[in-house]
Amino acid sequence: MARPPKENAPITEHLAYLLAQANREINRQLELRLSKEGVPVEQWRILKVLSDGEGHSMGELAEAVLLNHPTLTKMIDRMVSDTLVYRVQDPNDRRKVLMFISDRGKALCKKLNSLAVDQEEHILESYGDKSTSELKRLLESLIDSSN
Amino acid sequence: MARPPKENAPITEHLAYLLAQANREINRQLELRLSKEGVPVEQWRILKVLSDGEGHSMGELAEAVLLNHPTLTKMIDRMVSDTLVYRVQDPNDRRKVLMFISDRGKALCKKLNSLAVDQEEHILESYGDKSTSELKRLLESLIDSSN
DNA sequence: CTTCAATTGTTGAATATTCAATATTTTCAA
DNA sequence: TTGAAAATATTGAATATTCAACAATTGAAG
Repeated sequence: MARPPKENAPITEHLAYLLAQANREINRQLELRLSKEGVPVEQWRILKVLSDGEGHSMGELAEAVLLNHPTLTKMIDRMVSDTLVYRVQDPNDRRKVLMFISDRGKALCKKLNSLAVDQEEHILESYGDKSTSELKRLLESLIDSSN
Repeated sequence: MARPPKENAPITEHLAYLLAQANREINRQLELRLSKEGVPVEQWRILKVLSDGEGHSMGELAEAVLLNHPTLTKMIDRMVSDTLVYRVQDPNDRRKVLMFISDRGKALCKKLNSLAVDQEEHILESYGDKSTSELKRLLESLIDSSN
């Protein structure tokens, strides 16, 4: 029967710490690959979400790409300058802004996807198929149970 | 046999994204608890690492608490002002600074530990003993395989 | 209808983080 | 022993993030 860590347990026994550590490491590797195109991880996420071709509101996007609103606004400003995405006011609710991906954005996203898949292949090799899919399953379930 | 996500797979199938999402969620919960004492998660980590009573160099600490050097230096500055920790020059290598936890820091750390254990108990309840320990095992192993 | 609260997104100031440069000390090869 | 390279920590400027306040629009109760 599992117990929570004792009060004086080392920090490495805490789930919060293990998640932070793993996230940092994997993120660093991904960052390294994406830097080949000079794009931060968050922008790849944005492009990926928008690449369904649908319009997504800022709130929806912020949730999906794990950024809070003001940070997203400013990152989108940059991406608009780079003509990777564009804004359209939602005709059904004029408080909202719908974000779309441009052709240039789609082209870039394609390259980034390939770099990201490279990384996952690398993880599969060193970490193993079984562990990877089991870890993904457990993470999904943890996220579910936290809502 | 597991495959990496396809190029056009949704972002939610990427390990990097699932880790980021889980980390964000768990971290947010922990943050919420620790905010009762007005302490950011990183400071709890620092106090916890130092609470072995040994002196730890800045580089060692930075590695352990997942912060890069300049960020750590500035956070330590604040904690020194709050008299939670103090600096001592390493007599064996005068390039190094050894960090120690103060009595006040120990007292605070104790309260924080209890809040953190509360959280893990809460996770155990909603997520399950089995899943939690299996997830920890897989995360440790992922971290290992990334070095 | 009208008004007031809630929702959505942006802005500006305050804060925090990062990058590059620096200072100090140690290591080590010549 | 000396001088150059490496290791360690800090600093300051540039950048990014966050918080609180704001503006615009919608929803909904009276």
